[in-house]
Amino acid sequence: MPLGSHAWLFQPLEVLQEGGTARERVEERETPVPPPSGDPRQGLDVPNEALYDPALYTLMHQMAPAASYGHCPTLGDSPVPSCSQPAPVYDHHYLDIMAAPCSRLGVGPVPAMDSPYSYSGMVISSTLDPGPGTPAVGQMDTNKTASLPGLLSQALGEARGRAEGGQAEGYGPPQPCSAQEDLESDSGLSLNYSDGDSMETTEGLEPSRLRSDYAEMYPVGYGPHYPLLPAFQEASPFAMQPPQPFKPQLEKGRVPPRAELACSRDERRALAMKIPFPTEKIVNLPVDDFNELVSKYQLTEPQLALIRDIRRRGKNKVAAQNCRKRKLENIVQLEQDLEQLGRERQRLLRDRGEVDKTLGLMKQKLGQLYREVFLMLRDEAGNPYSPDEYSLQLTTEGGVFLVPRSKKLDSGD
DNA sequence: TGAGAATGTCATTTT
DNA sequence: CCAAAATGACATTCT
Repeated sequence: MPLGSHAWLFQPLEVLQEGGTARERVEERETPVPPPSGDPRQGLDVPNEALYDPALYTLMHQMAPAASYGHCPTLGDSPVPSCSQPAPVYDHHYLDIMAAPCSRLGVGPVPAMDSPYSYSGMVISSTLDPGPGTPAVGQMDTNKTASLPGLLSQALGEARGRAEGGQAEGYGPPQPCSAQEDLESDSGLSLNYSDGDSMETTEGLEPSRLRSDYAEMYPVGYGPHYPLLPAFQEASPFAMQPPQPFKPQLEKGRVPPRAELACSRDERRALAMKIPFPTEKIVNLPVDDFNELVSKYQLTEPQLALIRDIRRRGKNKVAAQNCRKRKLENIVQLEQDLEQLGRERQRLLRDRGEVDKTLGLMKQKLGQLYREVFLMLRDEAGNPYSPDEYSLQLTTEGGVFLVPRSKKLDSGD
């Protein structure tokens, strides 16, 4: 991508000079310095991605079996490990759930997608984002409208706790910066949240294509992390499918990368934007099916933009993977070709040596014959010809002529 | 902690 | 000419 497509690259030169490494530049980017350039992608990120809840995704995938393409550990080609539901369950529940508000969408924009039919009936809003003093799990247990940020952050906290060796005990009001770090350290495997399009806050939002639209959808501040709450299961319409705790299968002694604990950024974006179908479908459906699916719902322009971007990124992600695979295969093939050509070269060098050797012998014989023939020639007086004055030359027809040194036979004769 | 690998993403080119 | 795929380049994260 061209330099400058990421807003932070336009920051003052001294900043870039000070921040020599990419990581340092990232830190610089997190400074309040507003990006002076417009990067539409920056609007794509969900500011409350920190609230992503692996458990929620596990649940969703139980209801939404993925097709062949899976870029997420929970979205494999085979049935999700924790999936206890047959495929139809998804379409039945999920689509029914999500289709219901669509009939109401004509009334107004996005809000129609909201509770009670939207994801978990939860509200993505900073206004509902429980602050540090917000009732904890047990209290939220009775609150059927627990906020998504809170719920997501709770499970995220648990997932992180698992990732860090079960240190998630003793949940306290999380440090804001730690939440941020959590975001920023997300894996590049779709968890990557710290690239140039991060938008932790609504500040610095770009006016271009989608950014402002997305920003409208995310007036969210990061809420604290909460312990995984049982209340989530009750508060969620998905509670009919008790979510299996997200337990990625890991090798012994291996610290799981966060990429294996969660799903892609686009999935979180879709979740936050209340996209009524899974990203897996957005990406993998054929064009016609995709258009049909999209046309079934009355989606807002920001939602459509996000869906298009998710599809484009998903397609490109697969394309990049295939491209790299092909590149590696080409490299292997070229290395094999190189070895083969090397062997061929050695063989040709040996052949050439033999040919040169044979040629030398033939030249020796020819010279010997030349001398023998020349010495046998006599002029009219019976005297031998002087080699300094005459030479033998061959015609293309095979004839042999004695030619004075001062002359030469025409090549054609 | 730094280097290199792996991966995601965007812009651009190719098909 | 348009859409999709392929690819180069860059940023970030992981090992």
